[in-house]
Amino acid sequence: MNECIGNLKKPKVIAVVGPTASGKTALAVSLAERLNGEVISADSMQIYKYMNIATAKPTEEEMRGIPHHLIDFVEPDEKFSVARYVELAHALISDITARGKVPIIAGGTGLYVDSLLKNIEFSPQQSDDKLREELNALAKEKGGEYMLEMLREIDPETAARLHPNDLGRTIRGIEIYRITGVTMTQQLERSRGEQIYDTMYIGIDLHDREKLYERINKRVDMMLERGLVDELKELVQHGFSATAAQAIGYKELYGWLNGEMSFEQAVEELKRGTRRYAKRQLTWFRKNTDVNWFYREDYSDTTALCNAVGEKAEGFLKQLQ
RNA sequence: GGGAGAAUUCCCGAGUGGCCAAAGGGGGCAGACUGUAAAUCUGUUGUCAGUGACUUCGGUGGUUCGAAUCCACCUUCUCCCA
Repeated sequence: MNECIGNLKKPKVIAVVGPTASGKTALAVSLAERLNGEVISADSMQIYKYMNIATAKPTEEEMRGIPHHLIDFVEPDEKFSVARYVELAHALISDITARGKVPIIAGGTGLYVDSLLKNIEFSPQQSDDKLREELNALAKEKGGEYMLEMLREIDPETAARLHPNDLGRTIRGIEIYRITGVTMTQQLERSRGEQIYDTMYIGIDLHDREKLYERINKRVDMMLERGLVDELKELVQHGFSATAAQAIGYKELYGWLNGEMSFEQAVEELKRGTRRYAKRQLTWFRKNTDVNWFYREDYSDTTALCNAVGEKAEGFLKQLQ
């Protein structure tokens, strides 16, 4: 009986990742339909209410009756964090699994997906706004090298891998030690949790980057047709946090509303921003060697793609551990 | 029809005889990433070979030890006067 504890079956989880506009939403929904699953979003922007068009949040129609979690539940002026995300998502996974359904993680925020699936344990304390302000002020006065030097004294390992311009991480490195007494290096060590899920990692992408970019451009145009501008104006009235304001789409169009640039220019920057984002997402996901990549070009259409992925996922679910 | 000027590496744009494979920006490509992550940071961007070599600055021909830089002609474009 005791020995069973170590062999407890890990919950099976399916994760769908990929760059924006690659078709994660549709794939996740179709997988959920086929496998009796529920979708847990892993998207740092779709969590916010009212931010629908810009974040390409799935519509009722697109969800096709499949339950979607961790979408549309945070006020735009509320703070949120990876740690919070992970906490909520873990709870959902056990809940969904307990109900005999399959959790399907879908989203483009690599940090969220990995933190969840690798079961990273964040340090108990949050950030300290006052301390951070102080450090920021100091950085402004003394510069990045100085801050890095400061970090080097408490955590040489972390300092060694940081660039002097990487102020954010340098400061966090100092901050985390000041408030917890634990260095970043130690924290990294500690946070590495046990693998608690049996995960099948699915990535979707296009072989041809040009084509991905075409899809992105088209999608941006579509967002504008659907009323992205009005959505932004409403949001401005509501008030939204600095985090929410970073969302691609608002950021750029906001510049136009303020008269800093022409509409055309704003749209161009919006498209470019989305392209660069997609690129960064790919960089993130590619370093994960256990991702099973599926390429759109290898299938005649979305249905064919979904079938292929579905088949593979079914096989995975049948596997004994 | 006459006059003035411009053509630079993917784009914009510096460079006016050697220190120029050519500033800077954009875009692209690549990487990083542990509580703001759709954010933030870094590297790279003529070709080939590991300190070097080779082909570039609209075209052709010249001047010069040496040219993207000077001269001539040609092509294209812009502007001004008719």
